Order: sequence, then structure tokens, then C-alpha cells
Amino acid sequence: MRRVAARSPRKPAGSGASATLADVARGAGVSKTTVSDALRGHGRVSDATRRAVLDTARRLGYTPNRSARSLRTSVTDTVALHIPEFLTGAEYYMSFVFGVAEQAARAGLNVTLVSSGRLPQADGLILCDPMPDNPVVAELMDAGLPVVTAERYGGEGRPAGVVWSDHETALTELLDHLRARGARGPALIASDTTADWALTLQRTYARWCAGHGVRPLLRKAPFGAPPEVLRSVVGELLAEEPETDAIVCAADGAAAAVLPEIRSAGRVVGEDLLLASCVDSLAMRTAEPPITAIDLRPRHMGAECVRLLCGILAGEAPSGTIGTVAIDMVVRASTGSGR
Amino acid sequence: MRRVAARSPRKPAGSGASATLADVARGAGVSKTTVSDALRGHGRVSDATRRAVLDTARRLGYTPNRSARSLRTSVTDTVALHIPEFLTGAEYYMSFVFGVAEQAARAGLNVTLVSSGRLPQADGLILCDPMPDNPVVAELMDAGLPVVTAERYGGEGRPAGVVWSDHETALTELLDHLRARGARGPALIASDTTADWALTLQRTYARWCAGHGVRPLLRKAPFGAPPEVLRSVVGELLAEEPETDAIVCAADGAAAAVLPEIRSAGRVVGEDLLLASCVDSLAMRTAEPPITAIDLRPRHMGAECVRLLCGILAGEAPSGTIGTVAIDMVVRASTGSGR
DNA sequence: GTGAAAGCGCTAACAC
DNA sequence: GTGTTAGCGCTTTCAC
Repeated sequence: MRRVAARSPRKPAGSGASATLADVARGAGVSKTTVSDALRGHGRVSDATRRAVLDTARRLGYTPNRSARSLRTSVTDTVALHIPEFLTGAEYYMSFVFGVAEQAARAGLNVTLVSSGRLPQADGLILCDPMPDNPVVAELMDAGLPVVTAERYGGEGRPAGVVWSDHETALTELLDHLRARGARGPALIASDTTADWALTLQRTYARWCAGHGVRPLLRKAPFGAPPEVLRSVVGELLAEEPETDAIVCAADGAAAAVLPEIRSAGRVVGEDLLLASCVDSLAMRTAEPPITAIDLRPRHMGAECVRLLCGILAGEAPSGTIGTVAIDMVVRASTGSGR
Repeated sequence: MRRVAARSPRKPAGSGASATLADVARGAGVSKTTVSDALRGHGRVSDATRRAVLDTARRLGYTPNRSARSLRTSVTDTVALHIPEFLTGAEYYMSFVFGVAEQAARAGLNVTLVSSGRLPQADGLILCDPMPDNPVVAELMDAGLPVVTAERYGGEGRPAGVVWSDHETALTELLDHLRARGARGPALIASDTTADWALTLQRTYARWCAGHGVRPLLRKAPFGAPPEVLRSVVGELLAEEPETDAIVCAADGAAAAVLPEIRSAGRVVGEDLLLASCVDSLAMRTAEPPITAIDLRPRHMGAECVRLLCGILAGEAPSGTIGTVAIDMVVRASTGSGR
């Protein structure tokens, strides 16, 4: 009862795919142990045998059976990855995923996606933008596996590692920039989510306003809010607070989405109304005018999470290690041309 | 030499995490066989024992060890997923991934990401927008695993399953729509990639032009081209062919990206220049004016790929099965208001 | 309806 | 430097 036509050159019998360790051992005239050691570079074997073994392995198209290895070592060489399920931020999350995938590949790890509850067997977990009110996240946090979060986690339990960016400094810099460009009362369209990133932005904004004697103009929109909602939030803001001379949008893509609304309110972006985003993206670059934004370097972020997780798994990084990714403001026409 | 602190309630000894089948058997006072059968609902066991076993399993926090199961059955309950690495189309691909993840979870499958060569052990492969000139794709195609592609594959080898959408009909409909709205010579800004989707669009466009006695105005931009490139392509088109009264952009996001260029050429989108996209996205909805586009339903597409793959793995769908996802044009202001 | 035993492919003691 | 042996946790004959 074969399952699937095998493709391997030899070994016509066989439960699935390629040759086994035993086949290689037989082929090379040595023991399984020797093959195992030779293949993994354990210094026991002589150079001659090693070469012979490597050769036979290649000839036979040998691929180690990872299930067998996992069973024996209880190491899966797999990291599980969880991402919040929002279309908003698609570009950020996609880049993040590629960063994770790339670095994982470099480290010889597989990446498996965690959707609902089902925790796949993995050596560690990466949680991107973990939101404490997400039950899946909470469950993953105490699955008993080492966890690295991208951005801090505000819920129960401490992850073994955290990689985060200094959004406080970045937003402060952005607000200072707006001020330097002549804006006196910047408003914040915040993302209404429990992600630490979003909360930090709100806190920073409040602090900055207090520090500069500016009346805060905070409006919230649900994370992942559709454009119409964002537009109406901005529309109301502009109607109720006509003095507003600058708007900072927290959510990825939001700044671009509200451009039309700003315009239809008779304001000119980059002139009498400065506009900026806390998340850079293609949409910011292609908007008209291009929108000043903070480049969060998601790909790098993803890679750093893997690196940290590897360090923790290898016992090199102590649990509780915190890493950072530097982020930068990219100034564009939407915040004026420097007067 | 314990590896990691175990979390399971009992079983303080143990190589990794949770209780084993043997533990449950011991706890319930039956044999491993019985436990195995009870847990998987194989009709051998009596209702009483089944209940008892289920109970003990729950009490012990038993989780089957997938490596052991895989080793025994050579079934991994895992599908590998490959996605072209382009930021362009991030939204499409992200939705696709979520569609895959969701449906896989429903079917009890794990999803693992394929980056570079490293083919993870999986029961099957899903290739999203496979491009024949991508060596990774080519390699995956003959890894000896059942493959389902999202969109047809133009390279060597036949996938076991294909899910595709009728882009020919959709684009034809779109071109007809433009014509109905008064455009006489629509241009196509094509995506220069070997993805079947892109080639189909070009072919369809050529055919439509021939059929309507229209001179084709085809321009190509690399897939994933940055906005500036797209802008310059459109800029040149408009300069060289001032008669152009409609532009269709193939690539995801491109139509939104070229809006400024169109405007700076003194044209008014939706009035003397109609604009449409072959891929719908947030950017199309939020553009100013909103852009007519084809909704490719990527999430559904992802789910369908998993469904088909499951069917093939289960032997229900024959190899060579072809599925389709219906797609629809969404008319918006960028193609005029109906005269 | 249930159990005993074999073995999937691999690695890690422990010999020699 | 190399081989032998004993499992990892599970499913699957085959007996009863």
C-alpha cells in the first residue's frame, strides 16, 4: 500500500521519499552511527570515511527524515509564527514574515504559521505585535515554549525575548519636526488596539502635548478600520477643531486613506495642514503629496526576532533578553518644505 | 539532561513536553492500542472504555507527538506554502496566506513557509503565482510532492492541482466597460513577469485590441517596480500617445501609484482619462478618485488551494483537477460616472 | 473488544 | 575511529 510514487533514484521500496540512514550505511559499508556522525560533522570519523559517506549519501539522494530526528532529539528545528490578522498593515506584516522566513532559512529552521489555537510542534514561538486581548496570543504565551515578541507584550507572562523599537523617541522626533515646520497643535489619530506599540504612541503624544503646553487632540479609530471610518474620524476632527494644523496617523496606511477627506475639507496638505504617519509604506511614498512617515524596518525586525530566538534556544541569550531595532523618520512633502 | 522545563501537570520526567500515549494507557488501565484507537475514533473500542480513555487523556493533558506519528505513518499533516517575494501585492499575498492558514487549520493541517530551497517535510505544496523563471519554484515543482498552484504554471511539469481565475473574461469585461464609458484607446501597463496571470492579461489585451480594431498601447514595467518607475512609464506613455483616453494597470497598487503622474500631465482621472486596475486593494478603494478594479478574492483563493490539495491527498480529487475562483469587476469613480 | 509486539528512521550511550 | 544496542512515541498487524 504505497502512498505516493517515490522519486528517489534507488530504494524503490520505501514508505515515502528518499533513502534512509541505513541505506547509506549499507552503501558505504559502515554503521549507521558513523553515517550519522559523518553527516553532522561530529569529529569522530576519519576524513576518508567521512568523504566516502558524504559521497554515498549524495549518490543515494539521502535526506534526513526530520520526524525521526525530532522524535529522537525532541528538537523540531521549527519556529512557529503568529501574526495579527489585519489587512491594515499588510505590507508591514508581509515584510516581517519575509524577514522571519529568510533568517530562519539561514539558521536552518522551518517556519510554521499559527492560525487559530492549533499550536504546531515547534522549538519556539514568534509573536508579532501581540495584543493581550487576543485569546490565541494569551494561549501561545503560556504554551511552555520560549517566546520572542516583536514589540513588547502588555499581557500576562513574560516572553523569553523581546525585540522592540523606540516609538517614543521616534514619535517625539516626529512631533518636534511638525512643530519646527510651523504646526502648533498636531492631532493624533490613534489606533485603538491593545498592542503595546499603539499604547506607547498615545502615551508619548499625551506627554509631548503636556510638555509643550499643547492641548491634545486625540481621536481613536479601531485598528484595521476601513478607509471610510478613518475619513469620517478626520472629517469630524477638522470640523470640530478647525484650528488643527497637523495630523499624525498611527495606523499603517491611514494617513493615505484620509487624504481625500482633508482635501474635501478645503485644506492643503503640506501647506496649511501637515500630515504624517507612524508607519511607512508604499502608500505613503506614492501618496500625493508623499507622506512623512516612520520607517519601522519590518523585515529587519522579523530577522532580529529569529536571531534572538535562536540565541535563547542555544542558551546563549538569557531569558528576558531585549533587543532593539532602530527606526527612522522619513521626511516628505506632506510636512511642508522647511518654510 | 532535561532540555526544557516541562509544563505538563504530571509526568515530571519526560524528554520534552506532555504526557505520552503510554502514560494515558497506564492511567486508564488499558493498552496503548486501545488508547490510540479510542483517541482517533476507530470503532473498535467500547463506548465505556472510550470515555474513560478520553477522560484520562484530558486529565493528563495529553497531546499526540506529531513527530512520532509522522515517523510511523509518513504523513506530516503539513502543507508547505510558497509565495513570490514582492512587496507589490503585499495585500493580495497576505490575504492569500490568511486564506490558506485558515482553511488549513480547519482541515487540521499545519502550514509551513518555504523560503529558499529548504523544502520542509510536508504532505503537499501550495505555490502562489508560480513563476517559471524562479529556480525555487522549479525545484519545488519536482520535489515529488503533490503540488497545487494558485494560478496556472507555465513551466516544466504539471501540478497535481490548479486553482485559477478567469482573468481573460475579467479583463475583457473591464475593457468593454471602458469602451462603454467612452474610452476608445485604452492602454495597458503590463507586469513584466512570467506569472501566468500577467501573461494572460497581455494576451487578452492584444486579442481585445485586435477584435475591436484598436491600436494596442502596451507598456511593461517590472513586477514589483517602485512607484517612480511606474510613474515614468505612464509619463512617457502620455507624452508619446496623447490620444490615450484610458489606462489599465496590471500590477497590484500600480494604478494608485501613477495617479499623480496622470494629474501632472494635466489629465483628470474619471473625466478625460479613465483609470482601472487588474487587482483590487485598499489602495484602490482609498485612491482619489477611487479606482475601478478587479477583485481577485485572494483569501478565497488561498482557501480553495487548501481544499483542493486536501482532496488530492485524500484521493478524492484526481491529479490534474482544476478549480476556479470567480472574480469580479468593481466599478468606481475612476472610470467615469456612466456619461 | 482488547492486547502484545514489531518497527518507522534516527541519535546517544556504551562498548571495543 | 567505529560498531552495537536501546529506545524516542506512535500506529499497525496479528492473536486472542
